[in-house]
Amino acid sequence: MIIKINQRSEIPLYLQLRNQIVTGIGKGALKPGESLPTVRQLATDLGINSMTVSKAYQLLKAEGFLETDRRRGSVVSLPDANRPGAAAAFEEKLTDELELLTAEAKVHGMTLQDFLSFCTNAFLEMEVVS
Amino acid sequence: MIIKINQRSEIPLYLQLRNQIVTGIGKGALKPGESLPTVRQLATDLGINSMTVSKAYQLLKAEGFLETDRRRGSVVSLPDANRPGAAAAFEEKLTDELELLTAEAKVHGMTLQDFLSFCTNAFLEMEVVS
Amino acid sequence: MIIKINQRSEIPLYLQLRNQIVTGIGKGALKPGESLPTVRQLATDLGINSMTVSKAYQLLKAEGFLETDRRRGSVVSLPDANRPGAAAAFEEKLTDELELLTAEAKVHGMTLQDFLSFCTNAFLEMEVVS
Amino acid sequence: MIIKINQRSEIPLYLQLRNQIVTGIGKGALKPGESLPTVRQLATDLGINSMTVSKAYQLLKAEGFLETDRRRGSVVSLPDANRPGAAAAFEEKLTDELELLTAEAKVHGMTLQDFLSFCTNAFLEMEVVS
DNA sequence: GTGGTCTAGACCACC
DNA sequence: GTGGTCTAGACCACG
Repeated sequence: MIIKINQRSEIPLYLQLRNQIVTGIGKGALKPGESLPTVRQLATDLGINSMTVSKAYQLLKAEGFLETDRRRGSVVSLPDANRPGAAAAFEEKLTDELELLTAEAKVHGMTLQDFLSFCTNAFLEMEVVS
Repeated sequence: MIIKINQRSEIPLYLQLRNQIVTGIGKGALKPGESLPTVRQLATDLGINSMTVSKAYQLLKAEGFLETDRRRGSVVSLPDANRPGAAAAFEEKLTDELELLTAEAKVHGMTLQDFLSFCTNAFLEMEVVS
Repeated sequence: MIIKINQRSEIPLYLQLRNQIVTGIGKGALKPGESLPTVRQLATDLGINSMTVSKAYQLLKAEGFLETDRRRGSVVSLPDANRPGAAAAFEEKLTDELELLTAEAKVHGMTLQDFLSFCTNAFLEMEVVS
Repeated sequence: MIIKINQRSEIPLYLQLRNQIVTGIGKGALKPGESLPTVRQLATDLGINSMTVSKAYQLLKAEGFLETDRRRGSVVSLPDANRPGAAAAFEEKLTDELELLTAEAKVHGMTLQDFLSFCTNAFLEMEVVS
C-alpha cells in the first residue's frame, strides 16, 4: 500500500499517516493480521522523523487498529465493534462532522440528492480494492 | 441564535465560532442580510477575547459569509455559489473528508444504508429551522 | 454625474466620494468652474453623514480640486499643474502604485503587452465622456 | 532581499510587508521554492511584533504566494495562475485602480504617452533583478 | 461606538 | 525551534 505524506499540508504528519492507514484498512488494502513496517523503516521510507511515525502507531493502537505482536511487530487489527462506547463515540463524531459538511453543502447550493451521491460514491470507492 | 464555545476542545475557538455561524446559515437560523453582534459584544457574551471573535469574523468575510456594512455592522451574506472554482473547491474538500469518514464507518461495521441514513438525517436537520 | 457609495466597501466613504469626484473631473463629467451640491444636499442624496461629505470636500480642497466661492458654493477647479512639487509628488505616488500592480500582473502571468493594453484602455476610457 | 517598514505610513505594517514580498516575487528577487525568514526572525529584524509578521504571512498563504513546509518553514510559491477566477478577479482590481490613476494622471496634465511610459518603466523594472 | 491594527507576553502542538 | 492560538490592553480611523 502506498502512503504519501504532504509536508505542506496543514494536517499534522502523524495524522496524515494515521488517516491513510485507517483508509487503507477501510478499503481492504490492509487486511487484519497483516504486518506493518517497523517505525524506523517507515520513517526512512517517508523521509520523516521516527517520532512522528511512532506517534501515529501509538494512536492507531489506542484506537484498536493496531496491535503489537512480539514476533511480527505491528499488526493490523479490527477494533472490537462491540466494545462499549465505540459505536456511540463514532456516531457522535460522525454526526458532528456531517452537521458542518451538510451546512456547507447547502450553502454551496447542493441538494440532498447531490450530497447523497457524493456519500455513496465515497462509500463504494472503498469496495474497489477489497 | 445560540452559540456555544468549548474552551477545552482541540478545535481553535475562532474556528468553532466560524463553524457554528456557517452551520447557522445552513440551517437558516441566520438569514442573509441579518446583523450579527458586534465583535466586542459577542466576545463578552462568550467570555473570550475580542481578537478571537474578530479573527472568526474576518475568516467568514474572506469566505464570503459575512460583509461589514458601515451602518449595520457585520451582516450575513451568501457567498456567490456561481463564482468560478467555489463549487469545485468544496467538492474536493467534501470528497477528501468523506473518504476518511466512510473508511471509519466501514471499519466500525456500518453498512452503506446506515451511513446514508446518517447523511440524510444531517442534511434534513438543516431544514428544521429554516 | 452619478455617484454611488458602497457602504460595504473596505474603502472609507469619504475616500470613495473623493475618488469618484476626481474620476469625474478626469473623465470631463465635471468641468472646472462647475458647482457641486452643498455638503448637506449631497449627504442626504447619498444617505450618508454630512461630516463624511465635508471630509471629502476638505480633502479635495487641499488637493486643489475644489475651491469655495462665496456665492456659488463648492466649485470644481484644476490644481495648478505647475505648483512646485505637485507633479513630482504625483509621479512618486504613481511609481509606487505601479510597482505593486506590475508585480502582481507579472505573477498573474500578464505580459507587458497585456498590461499596457489595460493601461491604454483605462486612459482612453476617460475620453469617452469629455 | 531587503525589506523596509515605514512605521509612519498610513498603510498597515502587515500590508506593507505583504506588498513588498509580492513585489519581490514579481521582480524575481524571491524565487518559488525559496525559504523566507521565520516569523520571529523577521519580526526582530524589522523591529515589529511577531503577530504582525504572522498576519502578513497568513495573508500571503491565503493568496497562494506562500506555503509552510514543515521542514523548511515558509516557502515562496506561485499561485496557480490558471485557477478559475484568479485572472478575472485581478483584472477587475486592475481596472478599478487604473481608472483612478489615469484620471489623476490626466488631471495632472499627463498625456497617454507620458502615462504609458511610466507603466512600461514599472513593468520592465521588474526584469532588472530576475 | 465600531472594526482594524499593533504590542507584549504567554501557551501549545508539532517535529 | 517552528507556527498557531489566545489574552489583555491600547490606539486610531471611521462615521
